[in-house]
Amino acid sequence: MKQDSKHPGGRPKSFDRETVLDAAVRVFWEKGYEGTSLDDLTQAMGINRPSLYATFGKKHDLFLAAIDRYSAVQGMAQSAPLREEPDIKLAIAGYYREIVRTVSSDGTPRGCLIGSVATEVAERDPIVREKIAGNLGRAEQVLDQRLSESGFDTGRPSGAMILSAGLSLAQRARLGSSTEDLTAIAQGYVDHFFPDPVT
Amino acid sequence: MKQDSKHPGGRPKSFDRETVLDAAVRVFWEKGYEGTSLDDLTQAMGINRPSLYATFGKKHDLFLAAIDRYSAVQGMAQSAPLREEPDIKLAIAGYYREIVRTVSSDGTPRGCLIGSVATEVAERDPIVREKIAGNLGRAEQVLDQRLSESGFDTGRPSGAMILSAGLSLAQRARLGSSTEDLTAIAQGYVDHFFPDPVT
DNA sequence: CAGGTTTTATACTAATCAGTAAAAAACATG
DNA sequence: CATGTTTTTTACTGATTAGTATAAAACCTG
Repeated sequence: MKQDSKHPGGRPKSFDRETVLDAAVRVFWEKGYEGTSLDDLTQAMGINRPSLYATFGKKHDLFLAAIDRYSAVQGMAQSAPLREEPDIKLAIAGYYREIVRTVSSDGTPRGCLIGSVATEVAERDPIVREKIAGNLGRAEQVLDQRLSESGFDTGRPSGAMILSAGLSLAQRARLGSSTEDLTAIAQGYVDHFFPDPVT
Repeated sequence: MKQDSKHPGGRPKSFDRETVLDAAVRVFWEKGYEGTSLDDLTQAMGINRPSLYATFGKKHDLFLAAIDRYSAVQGMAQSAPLREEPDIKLAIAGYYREIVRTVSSDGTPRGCLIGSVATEVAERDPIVREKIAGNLGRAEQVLDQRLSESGFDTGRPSGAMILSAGLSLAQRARLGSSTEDLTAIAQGYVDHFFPDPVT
């Protein structure tokens, strides 16, 4: 169907790598790692088994690629307010707004692939553990830097607290909280971390 | 081996229900639900398969029983400081101390069976979802009541925030944070939620 | 110690699992 | 249109899965 301009000969691939990887993200996100079978994956991705192995390697490799893909897409969306909104309180509010949208959107599983699925697996999978520990560490750094640029060097609130509150939103989403509830809880966090001065 | 005083006849059970249930808790805690096989369970529990089915039902029933057992044991330990310590700041500090002990203790898996394993499963298992949503809701109520008794009716901090911070400690533990790191982070939460008045 | 009852141990089932072998199909190049 | 190269399709593998049938073993009561 589509293809890079140069083709070395041979039958062209019938699928786009990122498209089918997004489908795999979706399946792992919903069913977890052990809960996802290769039949689940091939059916959702619309490709057959040898194509999957040729493109992504074995199931564990595909899971790592799915984590990377998810991190790239969601990380970009969630950090946008931190880069674009000058007011720190509004920036964090936008950050939480993006999180709430991601973790409670119709059409995608509830919760967070990193915070729920990958973290659960991390106990028995050192590769996954180190990968997402790095991912979350970098997310924390982004928050810390934004906070320090806004004059919150004292570390109150810290990036770790902002991040943990965001992960708790994902956790609540997976347990069934509605978008409205999550939005209200997020607003509570924002007001708590950045209280308006008494008038 | 042990038995209730009245025995209706028949071969006595060779194991204690709570003892083998604790072993099942341990396995699910480490390996997750789908990641745990019945061979894993029977080996860890020291009983064979028909005994397991006769006592606990199928795998899903056993998982529910494991959640109840874990909630009872850990809930009692973690709420003890809330019941016994008069000073609210020290009470929350003790609450976090118990959490850190549970989620980063040697000899048990890292993290939280509820916050990590059961929450991950909740997306595709409504029974588990409602069960642990209720458990965490009750934990939040306990915190809210203790806070209101200590004069924090304004809802700052709220029980939800205290609980979410505690769950984040479990999450960090599963990602590899040491007991010392977790203790320091917990202290940061306590200082943040209950700042000392400026001298 | 015989009869009744419950739990144990062993072995089995059909289904599903992750991963691969082999051949057919679809392309670029000559 | 023949050749070489890559992907797709189909089918298969041995291992593992959750759950159960059957029979032996261990107990209490009479």
